[in-house]
Amino acid sequence: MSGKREANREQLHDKLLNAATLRVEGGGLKDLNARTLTSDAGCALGSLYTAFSDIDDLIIHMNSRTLKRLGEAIEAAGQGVDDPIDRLKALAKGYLRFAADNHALWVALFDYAALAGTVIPQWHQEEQEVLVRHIVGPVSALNPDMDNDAMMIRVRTLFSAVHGIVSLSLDQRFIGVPQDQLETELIGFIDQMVAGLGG
Amino acid sequence: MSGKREANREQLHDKLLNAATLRVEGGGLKDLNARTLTSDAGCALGSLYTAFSDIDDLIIHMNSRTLKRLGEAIEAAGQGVDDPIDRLKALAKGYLRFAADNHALWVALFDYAALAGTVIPQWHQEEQEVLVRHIVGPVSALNPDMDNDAMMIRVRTLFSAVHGIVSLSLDQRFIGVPQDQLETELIGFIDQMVAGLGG
DNA sequence: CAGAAAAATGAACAATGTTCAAAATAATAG
DNA sequence: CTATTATTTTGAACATTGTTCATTTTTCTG
Repeated sequence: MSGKREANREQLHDKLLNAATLRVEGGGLKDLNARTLTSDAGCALGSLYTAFSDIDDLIIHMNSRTLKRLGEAIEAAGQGVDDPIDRLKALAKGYLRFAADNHALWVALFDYAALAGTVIPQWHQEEQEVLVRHIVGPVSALNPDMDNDAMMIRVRTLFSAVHGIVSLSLDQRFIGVPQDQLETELIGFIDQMVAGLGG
Repeated sequence: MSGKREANREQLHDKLLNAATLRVEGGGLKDLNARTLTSDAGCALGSLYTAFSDIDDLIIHMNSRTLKRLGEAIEAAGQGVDDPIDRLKALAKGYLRFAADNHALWVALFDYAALAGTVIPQWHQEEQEVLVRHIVGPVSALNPDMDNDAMMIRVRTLFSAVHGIVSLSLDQRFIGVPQDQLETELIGFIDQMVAGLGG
C-alpha cells in the first residue's frame, strides 16, 4: 500500500479537530491548549505542528467545520417553507437554535477573529457566505424592484441585525434580550422589519 | 501629610489604565501584556498586582472607562434632537462613529467577556445600561401603548440589532455591510424598523 | 531487505501571568 | 528629627503556555 502517509495525515488532522471541538464545547476557547489538545488526540506535542501551522490555524479549521454545520442547520430550517416572510422567520429560528445548542463553538466562530492576532485567510472569509446565502431568496421576493447590489447589502444588514440580537442575548449580557423571550422577540423583529419594507 | 499612600495608589491605577488604553488603541488586546504594560506605566512588574487583582480586572476597568466615554458620546449625539425618529438615527450615528473612531477599545469592550475565562462582575454589567438609556425615550414615544416590560425588551432588541450591524461591518468580515455604505444602511434600517411599528 | 524520505517525538526554548521574600517608602510615636 | 512600625514597591523566581528542532521511528522505494 502506498497511501498510508496521506491517510495518517488526514487521521491526525481529524483527531486534533475532534479533540479541539470537544474541548471548546466543554469549556470554550480558553480551555484549548497545545498540551491537553495533543494529549486528548493521542499524539505528541510536536505533531500539532505537522498537521497545522499553529494553533490559530487549527482554530480556523475548527471554525470552518462549525460554519459548515451552521450552514446545514440554516438550510434545514428553511426547508419546505415557501412564503418569504415565514421563510425568514424559519431561518432566524434555525440560526438561534444552532447558536444556543452550540454556544461555545458559535462564539469561537465569531469572536475569535476580533481578538486573535492573525489575519483570517481568504478561503475562510469566503465560506462565510453560507450565512447569508439562504436569506437572499426571501429578501429579494419581498423587494422585487431593488437592484442586486443594494439587495446584497440589505441581506447583510438583516443578517447582522439578527446576529446581533442573538449574540448579545446568548452572551448573558445585561443589555441583551432576556433568554426566554428571545425567540418571540426575534420573530417580532422580523415582522417589524418586513412591515416596514418599501416604506 | 497623611494622604500620600492613597494618592500614589490612584496615580498607579491611572497610569496603568492609561498605558493599557494606549496599547490597545495601538494594536488591540493582543498587544497587552504585563511586562510591556508595567514598563510603559513606569512601574515594576509586581505593582500591577497591587493595583488590580489580575490582568482581567485591569481590562474590565479599562472597558469601564470606554463604556463611560461611549455613553457620553451617545448622549452628545442625541443632544437637542427631539423628534423620536431623528433622535434614534442620531443616536445610532453617534454609536457608529464612536465604534469606528475607537475600534480596538470598542472591540475589547464587547468581545473580551466572551473569550475570557472570568465572570464579568455585577457592577460592570450594570453600568452597561448607558447603552440603552437614551433609546428608551424615543422608543416609548413611538410605542405609546406598550407596557414597560415589553418596552425594555424592545429597546434591547433595537440596540442589539444596531450593534450587530455595526459590529460585523467594522470587523471587516465577508458577511458585514460594506464600510462606506454603513451609515446609509444603518439609517435605512432604522427607517424600516420604525415604519413597521405597531404593524 | 537496505537505504532514503518523511513523519512523529518530546526535550528545550521563549514568552507570558502570577507570587512572594526582600527592599524601599510612608506613617506614627517619642 | 529620629526610631519604630506599617505599608507598598520591587523584580527574581515559578508555572503555564506556544513553538522549534535534533533525534527516533515509520513509511516508501528499488
